Amino acid sequence: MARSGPKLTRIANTLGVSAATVSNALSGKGRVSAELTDRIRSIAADLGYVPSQAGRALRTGRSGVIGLVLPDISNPLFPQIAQAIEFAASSAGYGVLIADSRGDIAIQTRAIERLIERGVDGMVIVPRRGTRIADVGCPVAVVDTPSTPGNTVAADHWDGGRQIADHLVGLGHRHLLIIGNNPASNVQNDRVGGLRSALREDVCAETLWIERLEEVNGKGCSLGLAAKVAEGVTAFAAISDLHALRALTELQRAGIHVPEQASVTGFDDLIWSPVVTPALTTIRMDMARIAAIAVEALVRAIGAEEPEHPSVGAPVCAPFSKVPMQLVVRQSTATPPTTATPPFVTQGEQP
Amino acid sequence: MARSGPKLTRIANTLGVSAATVSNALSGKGRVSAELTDRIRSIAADLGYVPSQAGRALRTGRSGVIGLVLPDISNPLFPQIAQAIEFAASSAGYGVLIADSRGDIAIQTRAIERLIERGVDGMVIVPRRGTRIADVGCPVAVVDTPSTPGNTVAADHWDGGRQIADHLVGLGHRHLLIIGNNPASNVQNDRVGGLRSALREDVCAETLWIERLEEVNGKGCSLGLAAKVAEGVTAFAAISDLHALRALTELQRAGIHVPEQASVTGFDDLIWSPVVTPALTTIRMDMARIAAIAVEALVRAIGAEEPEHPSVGAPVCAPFSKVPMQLVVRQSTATPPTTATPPFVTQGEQP
DNA sequence: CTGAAAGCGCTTACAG
DNA sequence: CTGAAAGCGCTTACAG
Repeated sequence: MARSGPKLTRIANTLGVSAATVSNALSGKGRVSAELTDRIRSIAADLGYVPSQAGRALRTGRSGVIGLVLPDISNPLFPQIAQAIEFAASSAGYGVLIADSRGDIAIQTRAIERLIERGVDGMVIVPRRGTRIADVGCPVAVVDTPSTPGNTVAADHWDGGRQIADHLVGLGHRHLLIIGNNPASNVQNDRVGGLRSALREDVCAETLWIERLEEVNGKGCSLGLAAKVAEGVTAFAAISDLHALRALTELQRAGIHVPEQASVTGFDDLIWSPVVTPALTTIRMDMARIAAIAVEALVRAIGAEEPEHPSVGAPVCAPFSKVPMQLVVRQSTATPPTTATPPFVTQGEQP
Repeated sequence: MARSGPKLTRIANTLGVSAATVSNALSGKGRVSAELTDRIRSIAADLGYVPSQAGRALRTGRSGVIGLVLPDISNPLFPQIAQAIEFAASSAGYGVLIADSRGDIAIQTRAIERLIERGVDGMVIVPRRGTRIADVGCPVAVVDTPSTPGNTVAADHWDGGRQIADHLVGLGHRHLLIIGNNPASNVQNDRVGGLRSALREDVCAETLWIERLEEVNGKGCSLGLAAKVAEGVTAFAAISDLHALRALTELQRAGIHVPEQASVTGFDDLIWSPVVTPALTTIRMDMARIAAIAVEALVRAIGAEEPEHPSVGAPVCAPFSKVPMQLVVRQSTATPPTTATPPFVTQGEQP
């Protein structure tokens, strides 16, 4: 609880006015004379008055807090999301309570319950792969893919894939390897779909799903990328910067020069992308805008609700919307080598 | 606000008992007969009763929420910290409200104020470099370095540095380059200090501070690591996995084999460390333990407080404590090359 | 323009 | 063991 500083009543007594007047003056509803409003405000400031959220919440039925439910806080994209949501929410006067699903669907459900118990006015949910968010009992905005129906705000992952494909094909690449992790993810599927959709007839593209490969060869296994280069692949389009990084280092370790012998692209512009050598060409989502849309929709839905008669069963909130993605070209992509079979050297296997 | 579900009174009426009895039964303070307690609990469960935090908070003066103030949510270490604090807090029955300082000290102050306004019972602060947390007005636990005085819980960064040094020297390295970012950071200084302290007389170690170099050569400039290898450096000890990654890729790009020609180590075991090739040898903090200690101290301090007479000016809370770090040996470190000047090839500059 | 009153949902002494 | 009462700090109709 905020330290019991001065209460509203204390200000009222100090000035010899009523609590109602102080409340009205402070909230600026305009039913108090300008002069008195000024005096009340200045006294409140002097006294360091901080209104009690508990009192206000109990009275208004609004906590001023929204929940943020994430599939897995340890996801490298989480910082961007959390920062953007926190900024959007606090700009709108809301606090943000976090909840971690730890990748587990039962925990996700429990996390949502806990948030409800804490009295959130609404929540932003980034659902775990394959989860459909059922009726939660408060307004909900989902951040996922545009292909997920309902209340969803999302980056246009499909178009991001298209942009990557255009960039690579434009540079002259005709043989790509698309690297994904898990085809059960809507986001990944959209990215891959967009990529493939933009490929011309004369472009050959295979898709490698890392989790499938790891099921066979064990976690952290080689992706066999050097062999792909030998087969003629000149560009590796990863569905996330994490996999792009894995590809880049595996290629470098095998003595293949990026981008001279093979180009590498990622997704999301994660923190290390500008830092590695060569820096990664990638696609950036406009998280600030996604967060702004999600929070705005939430705030509107909260405002529209009758606190006394909540619209149970109608948690619909955010309008369906797609936010464009932006290509960031860095050093990891270049024109493909001119020789069909470049004379690269494959150096010793990893110890 | 949680959807206006059934209130306490509703349960009381349903059973024809008083609200006080329901409250006592539910809170298990034991002043109600076992049989009645059972009946009350089962009705509450049937009705889906969720106690109102607002009502409870107003009455008890406790919100059941703690704040988490971070220097910069986009820091790659943030996910680990946030996840650990969230877990520790929710295990203790607390919610976690996040606040982002965005690296700015004024915003940090404002973020703390907002948390107070939201009525947090206490907060965990990971301070911005060089910040001393003044009297906040509620119990505070600081997560920083043991070398920071007051309320601090921290990993033993110094000892982590020592472990890295021991590992590298044990492998036979005698010429190291320590890579830090900013010497104004307590954490970084401790890590570097620990590293140096464990070096034997016959080991030569220079320290490179990236921010200083970038002030001269521009952000994202080369670290000149290939030249260092030519000078005889056989191991690069970075103060964070982010810098280790930068070093690794710069070396690879220059055609230097890691770990055959040069070893690379990091700190923090960030998400990509096991994923890159070669996987990074690093040091892992026990964030779960740090979070548990911080939250436990906070909860104790909150409990010890008289809500009516808060101990203004005495936010002291967490006991000074150091949590050990753990060395994770992976493929990026090996014995140094036997030839004094290895015959490596420096390949073309970055485009 | 200002104030008196009621009440949000809970918990905690205090009686019985 | 159980209940009646008061009150946490605020805001919102409603009077004046």
